[in-house]
Amino acid sequence: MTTPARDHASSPPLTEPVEDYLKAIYTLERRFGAAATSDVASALAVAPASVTGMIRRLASQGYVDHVPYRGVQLTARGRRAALRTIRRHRILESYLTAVLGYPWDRVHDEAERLEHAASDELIERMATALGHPTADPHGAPIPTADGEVDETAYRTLAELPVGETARMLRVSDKNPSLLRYLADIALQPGAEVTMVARAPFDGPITLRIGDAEPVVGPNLAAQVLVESITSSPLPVADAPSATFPVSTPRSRARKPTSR
Amino acid sequence: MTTPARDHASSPPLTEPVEDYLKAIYTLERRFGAAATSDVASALAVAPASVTGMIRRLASQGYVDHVPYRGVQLTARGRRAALRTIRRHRILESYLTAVLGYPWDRVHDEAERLEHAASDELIERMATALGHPTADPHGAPIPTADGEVDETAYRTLAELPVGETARMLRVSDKNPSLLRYLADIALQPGAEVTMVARAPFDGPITLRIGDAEPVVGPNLAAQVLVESITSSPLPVADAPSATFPVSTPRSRARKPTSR
DNA sequence: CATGTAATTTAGTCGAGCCTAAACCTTTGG
DNA sequence: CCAAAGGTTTAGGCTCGACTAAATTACATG
Ligand SMILES: [Mn+2]
Ligand SMILES: [Mn+2]
Ligand SMILES: [Mn+2]
Ligand SMILES: [Mn+2]
Repeated sequence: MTTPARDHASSPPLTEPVEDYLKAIYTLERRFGAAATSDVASALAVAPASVTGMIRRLASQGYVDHVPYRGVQLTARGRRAALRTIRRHRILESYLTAVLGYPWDRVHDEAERLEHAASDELIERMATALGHPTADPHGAPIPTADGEVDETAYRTLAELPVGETARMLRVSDKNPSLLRYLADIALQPGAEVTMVARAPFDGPITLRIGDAEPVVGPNLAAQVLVESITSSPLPVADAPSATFPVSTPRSRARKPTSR
Repeated sequence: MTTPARDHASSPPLTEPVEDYLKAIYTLERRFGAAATSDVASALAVAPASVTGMIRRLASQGYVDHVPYRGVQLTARGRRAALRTIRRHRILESYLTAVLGYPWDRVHDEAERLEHAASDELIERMATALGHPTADPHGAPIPTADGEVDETAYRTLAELPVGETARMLRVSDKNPSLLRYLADIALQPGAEVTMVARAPFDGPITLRIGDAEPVVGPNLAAQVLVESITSSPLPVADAPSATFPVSTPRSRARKPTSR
């Protein structure tokens, strides 16, 4: 009875670097099936050798599984921690934008630091003040307090067939100047965008957004996620958007811990 | 021209421990004329030897002057850094209380962490949203963005003569249960409080606040700062509230760097 | 004025995170 | 099928900020 009931209390609080590593691994694992050392390194702007060192520590504490030379994957415990930080990040971005008038190209850096300092209470107060939003200002889904997230994979604007109209859903929050440009042409989450024309050989893409017809490059279009408006998302059967080790070979095949 | 204009940019950003040390030193220096190693240690809950180590580093970077065995004092540079952190802390406490509904006994811990993570932009947005408050929820004065702060020394409630009425101004933010109790008896900044009776030999003190007549101990009363309402603060000449090395010997004489 | 006590500093250590350089796997292309 | 290339890990080091244990200093007091 005197033994402090440790239950499944998440042990000592995670440090800022640890939380950032777990977030990065989560994202890379989603994209490639497993996170490569060098990808983590460049995501966090540290040397690859530093990543190896941190991975050893994370593995020893049960946050990741590591197969040397083959990458890391989060354990359930690691995924829980990553989603917690991601929730905080996205609630913070939402709050800063909606309540304090931050422009959407400047919230990311702020949230990147605050996510480690804010208490659960603060995050939940902000979420409540906002009416429990489900997406951040860039359209990224906000995990619930108990670790659920919508992981649907959407199409990019670059893939939208000519003549079709879609709803803009999401864009990466990491590139401020891209975000400013998107705001300029009103290509923001919720906006309706029509594919007017696409020049061949990765040429310029003409869109219609409201009354304007901006012309953008294929790089930009490839970074914007959209959802078809003209037809419902998937008329096909129920494709369960294969989650874990099933690496979707998307231009870059990765190694999903084949023992 | 290619040399980055360093101006008086505050060098590399300060770490969280450094900011907390500077704040603690600022407060102790205000009270005793200089900060003693052991006082800093207990304020920050670290070992005295750790403080000596940090002080060496702070001195080498020009944030403090250290006379071995005699304590530290902030340099102008150190004072500026300390007041910046204090401003952030107090703006944060004000915002959390006023906008997010935090109870005043729980804002301190939150601000203690956020103060190191929030950008200047965030702090100024919060300050603007609040209409640039001059005191935090506990009545502590908020330094301006350029480092000005009201350092007036007020009387404690314990010193209020029987029969006099005063305005409650301030109380330490460090003791949550004290704060909860004060809220219970409505003894909060701005409240009018009358000294009804004081039993001899540090006995219980009877107050009147509104219609209630709470009886409190002398310890509590000594922690509450008040300002006379019946007469103006200081009918005497202009006592410039002696600032720097003039240690006000208040029950504990300290050593103000006598070389 | 000697000496005991309390405060402070020094000495030595540690872990977290980072780095560079060198060794080591895996993959791949000739 | 073998060697170069890339990616990864190991080896060795560094700074920051903490600790304990052992000097050292200041001060009070008899
Ligand atoms: Mn972000
Ligand atoms: Mn971060
Ligand atoms: Mn406080
Ligand atoms: Mn702090």
